[in-house]
Amino acid sequence: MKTFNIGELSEKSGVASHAIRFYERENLLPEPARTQSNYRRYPEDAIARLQFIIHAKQWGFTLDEIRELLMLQDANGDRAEAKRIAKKQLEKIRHQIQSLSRIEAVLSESLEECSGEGPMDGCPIVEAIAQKG
Amino acid sequence: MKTFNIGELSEKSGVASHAIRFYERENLLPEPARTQSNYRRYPEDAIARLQFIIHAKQWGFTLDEIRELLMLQDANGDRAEAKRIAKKQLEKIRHQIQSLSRIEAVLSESLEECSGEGPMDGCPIVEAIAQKG
DNA sequence: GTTGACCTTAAAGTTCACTTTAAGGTTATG
DNA sequence: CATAACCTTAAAGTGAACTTTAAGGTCAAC
Repeated sequence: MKTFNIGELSEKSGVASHAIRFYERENLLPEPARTQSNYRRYPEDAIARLQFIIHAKQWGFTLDEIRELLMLQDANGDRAEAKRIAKKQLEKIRHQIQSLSRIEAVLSESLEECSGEGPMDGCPIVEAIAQKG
Repeated sequence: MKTFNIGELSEKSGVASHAIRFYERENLLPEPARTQSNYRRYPEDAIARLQFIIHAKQWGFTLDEIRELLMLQDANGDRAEAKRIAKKQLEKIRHQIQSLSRIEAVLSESLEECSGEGPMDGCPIVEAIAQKG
């Protein structure tokens, strides 16, 4: 099967070579095989693993959490554990949506109120920030 | 009028003394008066200024943006500028809400699908992360 | 056979928003 | 008058997630 140098893997996955080495140090990626000249050689499924990391990051998982999920996969561990981690993440996301929505409401209201003209004194935006924490 | 030491201001505002000095260095707070022994003495409205900073932070403004807003206030600057900054922030918040909502939908769906039993192989959560970026 | 694009490591730098540490000087209380 | 609780500064440390730098070794092309 096909194998890649770190540069090729970087290109195919969209993750910088240095970041790939960093993930290896952080135990998100297994140590790959080496050539005689000590170059890293990656199997094809390294791409999928990096893409999993990218997606999980986009979903707001930290590298610690991603490592946990990957370790579960690698150990073919317990789904209950994965579910627990994902549940925690879902709650975090729902909480974030709630606070952002509250802020969105107040901020958009004060933006509508603000004519955008005149001096700062009495500006509804500034007053909204000052008063509504 | 009443004035405070940095410790009293810290207590009244809920901002650590060290953070107050940090904000001063970062030009979010004006240099306060000093006593003979070089202690900082703050006027009462320093509390309101710190609370403005706290709230703006909760709203997702960075310290750079907060400094900009405060400078506008201090200069009694143009509302149009403040509106521009707030508008940018509102867009940022709306964008965040949108991506989080998309994630919330997919994650909660995969959580419902996942029985929470059995090995990781084929777990809907892991598959959702792997596939849906 | 040499240039240039790759690869290696370890260590230091980046950003944000602070916090902690070190090494003192000052003020209030008993 | 000592001791504890304040205050001062400058500088270094924190954590997350990398990026950059330094100082090389290797490989493909011309």
